[in-house]
Amino acid sequence: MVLECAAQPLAGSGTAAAGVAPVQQQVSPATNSSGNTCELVYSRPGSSGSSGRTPVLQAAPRRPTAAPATVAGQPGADPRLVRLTQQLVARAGKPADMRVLLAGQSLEAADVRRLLTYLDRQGAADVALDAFHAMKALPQFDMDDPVLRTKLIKMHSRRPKDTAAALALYDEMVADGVAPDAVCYNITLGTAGLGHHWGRVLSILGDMQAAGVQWDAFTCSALLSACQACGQWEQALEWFRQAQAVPGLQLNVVHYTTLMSCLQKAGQWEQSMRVFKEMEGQGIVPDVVAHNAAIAACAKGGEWEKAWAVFLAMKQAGLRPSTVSYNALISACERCGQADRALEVFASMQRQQVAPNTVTYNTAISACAKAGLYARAQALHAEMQAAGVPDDVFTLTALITACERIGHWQGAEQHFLEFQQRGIQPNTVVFNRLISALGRGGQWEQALAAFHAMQQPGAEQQQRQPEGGRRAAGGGSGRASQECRADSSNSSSSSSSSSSNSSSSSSSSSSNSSSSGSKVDPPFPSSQPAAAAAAAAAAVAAPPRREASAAAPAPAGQKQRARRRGARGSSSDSDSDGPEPVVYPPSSTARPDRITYGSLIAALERGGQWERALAVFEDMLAQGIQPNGYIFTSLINACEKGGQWETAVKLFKAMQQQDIPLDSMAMVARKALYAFPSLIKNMPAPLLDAARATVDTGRAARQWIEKKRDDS
DNA sequence: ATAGGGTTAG
Repeated sequence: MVLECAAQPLAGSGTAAAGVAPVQQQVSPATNSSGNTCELVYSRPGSSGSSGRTPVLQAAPRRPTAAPATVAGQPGADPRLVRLTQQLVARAGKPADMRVLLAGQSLEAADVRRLLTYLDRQGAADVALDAFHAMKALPQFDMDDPVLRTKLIKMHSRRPKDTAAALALYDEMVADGVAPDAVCYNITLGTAGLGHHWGRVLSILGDMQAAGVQWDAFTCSALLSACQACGQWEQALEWFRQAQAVPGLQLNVVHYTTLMSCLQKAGQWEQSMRVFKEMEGQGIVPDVVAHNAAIAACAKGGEWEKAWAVFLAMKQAGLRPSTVSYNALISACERCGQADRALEVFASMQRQQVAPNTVTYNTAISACAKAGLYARAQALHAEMQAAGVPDDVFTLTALITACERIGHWQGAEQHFLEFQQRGIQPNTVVFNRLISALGRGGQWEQALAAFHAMQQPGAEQQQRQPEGGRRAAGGGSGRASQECRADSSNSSSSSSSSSSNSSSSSSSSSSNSSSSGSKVDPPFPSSQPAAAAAAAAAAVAAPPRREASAAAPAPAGQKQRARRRGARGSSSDSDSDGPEPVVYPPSSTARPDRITYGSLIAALERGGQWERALAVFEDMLAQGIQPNGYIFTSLINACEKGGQWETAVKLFKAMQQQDIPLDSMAMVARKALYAFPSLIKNMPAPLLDAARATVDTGRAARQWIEKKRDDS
């Protein structure tokens, strides 16, 4: 309601998508510099932010499909270069063949430039690179044109993983004595930033200054973008002030917006808002994108009312909020736990005929999830699919979170499997949410199974052996995944790999544990390493429940999983031994992090599995992952439940040797004060004071709440 | 051959 009261002409009808600039820097190489798309080469179905979808509104296709833009179809294309382009592409990955082909050619620098452009349109940056080197080795080509060099660098600057090649081209250029001009420096600076090569940003800027090339507006823009990518907000402020002092350099709305975004991403949302106001003070009129940055800053600061105010101000200024504007505002509401507001904004967006995209739905679903509105979250997901807006891992994360919030672990599992069947690979965050949801549902066995599935190499990765070898050498991770295979053979999974692995698992576990002990400082003072290793091996071992299902024969694969899920969902009467545990398919992409271990340990703590919790803890240390206060708290609680106060004391001592922030320590100490008064003598005085303070604070809070209750 | 905005976490 409120959102629309600012008089707003019903904006040019069906062009809902027009204002929706898909941001996605470096996204798909599909979009080239001239805005043409080489969809045939690179189209990525999943790349979201797709502005083109106007699901709710019109069904009409946007444009009457023009013939796919091939190079040959371009007006004015040089047929000779077109042919050469195709011949080079046909020799992709064969630089020697390229050289043979090119040996019979002779091209002016301008023609080489054009050739590179054609290759770029084909999405063949790698071919261009090989062709470039082939030509450089041939005497008839003059490759010292800085524009040509720059173009080649630019071709490798779109995806972060290509940026190393781009920077190598810059180095090669310098080594060849070809002097970069301002444009080349600007592009290379931007490339280094995109690839998070902060050191290179600084060195290239040094080159530029040494060459006496002045900053221009693009230099400043590239530097600010680099700061954003590398999290260097203080340097961004510094350079911004420096640029303000450069004569003839007028900072514009793009500069201000980039700086705002940099600050906001670094957690400096108040500074970001200050920059927004400074921009207005300088007489620079903020556009939609600048407003979006301001809304995002408020969102990060947890100030949804401020975000709302900026949104309204934008409308008052006669600007039409874009999809991103709405997304930012919905996010602000989501972060503040204002699910109703978030849904209100979402509804308003649809009334205003602004097309929601993947991010919109994800954020709205997440808002519902946090509020425990699982049915609403599901409805939004269904609507999303009906509208043809692709869902992704963020959607899955939100749905699992929604299940977790209401204690519906079965739902979490179902969403996980359903997404995976549709080819959406779970990432670490998804696994973390799943493990947490299972743990909160009391399903520690399944949480452990999910953890193991996470570490198993997925289908594509199993072919690439070297990586697995590297990982196994690292320590406990290899052990855990081998254990997993061993126990999944019980429950029926893979047929061939189990026999060989089950025998090796015990020996590998002990060797891994001992190697890990020397590698990482053991914060948990395992005075008897052998005993600790044995405990670890025992505790990570197969959940007992799985053995019940050994009877099931088992081809691994999609059909089987679907069948299992069906059988499970249909009723609880499945066969003889009660519900069959779901087998999580191995994952390729996800690696456990601190949150994974924390969630798993919490799950085991809830299940009263203090030994397993300790074993997982050991595994975590072996991975080189530092524990935090949350994890120590879970472990100490687990020991409390198990009556293991001596272990708790050890953990507490270990915790003191770690770099745990003092407030976390105080939290644990506070718990310890209640649970293990005998710990008091082990606590250093300041910590004890802190613990008592938190106890007092809690007491004060309770008194305050009770007083309020009495008042009302 | 050159720049900006929005989403997930115990």
